[in-house]
Amino acid sequence: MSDIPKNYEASQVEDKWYAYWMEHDFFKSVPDERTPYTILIPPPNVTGVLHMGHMLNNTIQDVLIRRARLKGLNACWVPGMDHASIATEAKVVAKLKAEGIDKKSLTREEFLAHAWEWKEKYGGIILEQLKKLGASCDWHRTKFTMDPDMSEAVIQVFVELYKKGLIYRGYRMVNWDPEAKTTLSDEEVIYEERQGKLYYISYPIEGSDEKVTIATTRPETILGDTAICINPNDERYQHLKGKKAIVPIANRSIPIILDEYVDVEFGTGCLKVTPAHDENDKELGDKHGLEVIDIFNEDASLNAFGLHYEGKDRFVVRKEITQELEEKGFLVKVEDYTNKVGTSERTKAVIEPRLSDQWFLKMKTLAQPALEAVLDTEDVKLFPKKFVNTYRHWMENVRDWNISRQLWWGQQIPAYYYGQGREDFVVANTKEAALALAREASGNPSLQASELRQDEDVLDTWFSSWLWPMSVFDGIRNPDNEEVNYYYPTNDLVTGPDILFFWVARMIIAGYEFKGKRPFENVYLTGLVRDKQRRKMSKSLGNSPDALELMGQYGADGVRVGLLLSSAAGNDLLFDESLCQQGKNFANKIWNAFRLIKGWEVSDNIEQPGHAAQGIAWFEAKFQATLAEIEDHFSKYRISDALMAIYKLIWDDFCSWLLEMVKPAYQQPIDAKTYQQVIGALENNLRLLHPFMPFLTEEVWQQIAQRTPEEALIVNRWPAVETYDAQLVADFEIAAEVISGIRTIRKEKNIAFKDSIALSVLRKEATNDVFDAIIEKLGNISAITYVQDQVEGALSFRVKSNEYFIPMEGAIDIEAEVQKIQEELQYTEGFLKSVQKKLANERFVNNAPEQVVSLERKKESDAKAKIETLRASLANLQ
RNA sequence: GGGCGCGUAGCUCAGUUGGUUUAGAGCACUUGGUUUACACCCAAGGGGUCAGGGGUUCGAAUCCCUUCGCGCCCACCA
Repeated sequence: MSDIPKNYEASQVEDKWYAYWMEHDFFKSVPDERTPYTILIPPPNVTGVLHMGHMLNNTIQDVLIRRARLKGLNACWVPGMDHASIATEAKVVAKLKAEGIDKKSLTREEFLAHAWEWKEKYGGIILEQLKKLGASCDWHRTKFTMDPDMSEAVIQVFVELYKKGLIYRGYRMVNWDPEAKTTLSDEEVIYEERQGKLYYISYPIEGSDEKVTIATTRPETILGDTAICINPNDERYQHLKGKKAIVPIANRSIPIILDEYVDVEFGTGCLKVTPAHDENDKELGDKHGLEVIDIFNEDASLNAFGLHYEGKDRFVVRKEITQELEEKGFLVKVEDYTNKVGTSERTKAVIEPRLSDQWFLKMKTLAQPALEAVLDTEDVKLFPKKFVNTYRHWMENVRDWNISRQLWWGQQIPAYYYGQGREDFVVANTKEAALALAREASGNPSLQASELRQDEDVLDTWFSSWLWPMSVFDGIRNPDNEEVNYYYPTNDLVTGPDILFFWVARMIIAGYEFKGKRPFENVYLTGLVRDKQRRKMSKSLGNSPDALELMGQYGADGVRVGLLLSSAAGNDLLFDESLCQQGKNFANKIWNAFRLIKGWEVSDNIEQPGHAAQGIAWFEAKFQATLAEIEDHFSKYRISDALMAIYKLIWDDFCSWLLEMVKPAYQQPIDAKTYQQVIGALENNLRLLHPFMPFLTEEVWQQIAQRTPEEALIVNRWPAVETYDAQLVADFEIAAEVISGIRTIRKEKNIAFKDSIALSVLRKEATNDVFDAIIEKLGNISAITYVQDQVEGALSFRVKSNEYFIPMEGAIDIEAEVQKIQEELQYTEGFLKSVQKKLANERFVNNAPEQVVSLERKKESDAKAKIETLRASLANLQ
């Protein structure tokens, strides 16, 4: 035993086994005659580094994929990365800036060259980190959403949808991120409650001394005002009909229009209308034919319409213009006001509504099959179910998707302009095809390729990742290939609820649209990882532990266990390092169990003792009972419950009970049969635990015996479900209670374990005595005697209606014994009373199912028997 | 403003269509332990009027109503 270290050192074995698995290509999958089991990784951003959310996510995926592999399925986990246009472009721009290079000074090609260079150098760190975690992805299949074939698929899909009339170009009010200088989809805007001000500003009425006061949260936009709007039913302002107002500072004359849109109750009941900078104002403007004055540059500084504020940032102008308005007597008052401000999901910048030409995808009809798949047919199932409602709400109210972004990093929109008109463009996969179309469309057969200008914008990143389940198998460009036919639809998707709309819903849409089939069957939505104060873990808060350090400290296995233990599906996970400690302790526990077994001297000359045979028989039954439970948990994606079941099986049943049962006396050998059976039991435990703690289990597995690569645990077999003796499991529970009773008395009376004691049993219930030898061993009982009467001068305890006596030398504290029994009696009588109350109720007896009634009767007779036992004991003592 | 969900031991959570002892688990806690696998351990133990109130039922943590507290999603009120 001395050659096996006392403590398990994860850091010394984890890299070794990962390398071994890689070396033997155990993660690799190619289509064959087996049933496939496929998971696609939610591709992390190429800029990303491993954080707790990824760890949780990928641990779950690895558990599922390793279990599938053990079950003999052709397990395929496809890894990859997302090009993340906004985030990556921001990183590259920042890096260039630090080097003194301004993006504006570069051509598109030059910038992209820098971006690719950056990607090759820094991208994909996260995939290396996932290997540390033990992720058994098929790395041969690693995909990047901007790989040439992936981009080609995206362009093909764009062209197809355009041809179907589902993609259109429109001049719309969109969400503008002045930081990234691009538009965002509605989903990328996060509304935050902010403490702001409501400014009351008076506008002179043209040709009079009168004034009209409006309320606004954005005084800087008055320079873009093109009307004042009042409700036609508002009696206060009837006299203003048809008049004009003067915009302060700008001194422009604007009409006063009437529209019922205006809420009479809010503010002053007068609304300033700025069609260029507010969605509703835009609608009002369209309706009333108002002028549109855009006062901002693309970085949200003011342009020439901003007059003397030109070049200044919108928030600076807000302060300065307020002051100017006050000085000039236009500012009536300022109130505190909280409102929701849209911010960019990516850059956190405050969103500016902005009018511009953008590309949109019509969603309504596309969404229909995806809605039905989740709601009606359950072709796609969400776990936990509560997200179905959220999904439905979004899908039923889905709006057209703004798919263009004013960036360079991404798939460039395949629209080619041949003229100056807004509609002078064609859409095609290649420039050559576009040229042919353009010649036709323009009626100019001599149009040259050099005269075509491709749209400057790229597509939203999600417009490529929504194809992920198909494009990783080349299922868009080559829809009938062997790979996609074999692996698609995939099985499980594991991701966070925060991208349910961004990604999950859109993948389902794409699956039905382009493949006519669901992309995956089950969606497991994990919770968000939060810290102990329930704050979301984030880089900016600095409350996220370093993933690699954590694994260094507790081992990847320890961290995996720590994350899984408290993460019910869809519930946020309150991350606590002590859970990783628990995982590490568990690894050490198993390690030491192995150490114990390995240390035994095995003898072929000893018969298997009865208690060992009985212990093994019990454990085999218990193992099967637990296995059934685990299968049930997995079928419901209750991963943490499955792990807990294994945890208890190994720690309590295997270590605390079985090993103690079969353990030979000090320096005595163990019989060969028991040894083999215990090894067999340990191996079964390792098979169950492997998906959760792959490194530790492989290490122990390989130390148990010399194994060929084919015999490695990772490619071994998950234990088969078999029928088992449930009665044996139940009988042992009683025996365990007896042992516990003995230990309690030992503790109360300070009887050391090494001093053996006698046990007498007054049996009223026909309990099984097959565990008597085990009771003797674990209780250090010299002999069990069955008696007919109460034993004098002994301490007692009861299990069911049987009474157990431990004779004591010297005086027994009668009073304490009496009190103990009286407490038990009181409880049991109370219990009996509640049962009898039920049984006395005719309606219960008549209405409740037979099973329930007979159970109650059983409870009644058990309680009565126990009360009898307790009364007899009392009588005997007094 | 609309929708969804949740409040069960100190903490994190189970409790499946109402009936399996007068509610369970893990951790934490208390007490005892130099039993040679493990103190990263062993054993024993304490702890909850299932958020409050009302109702349905033979029976409610579980179903309905209501109050309070919390979370999430959606929505353009300046």
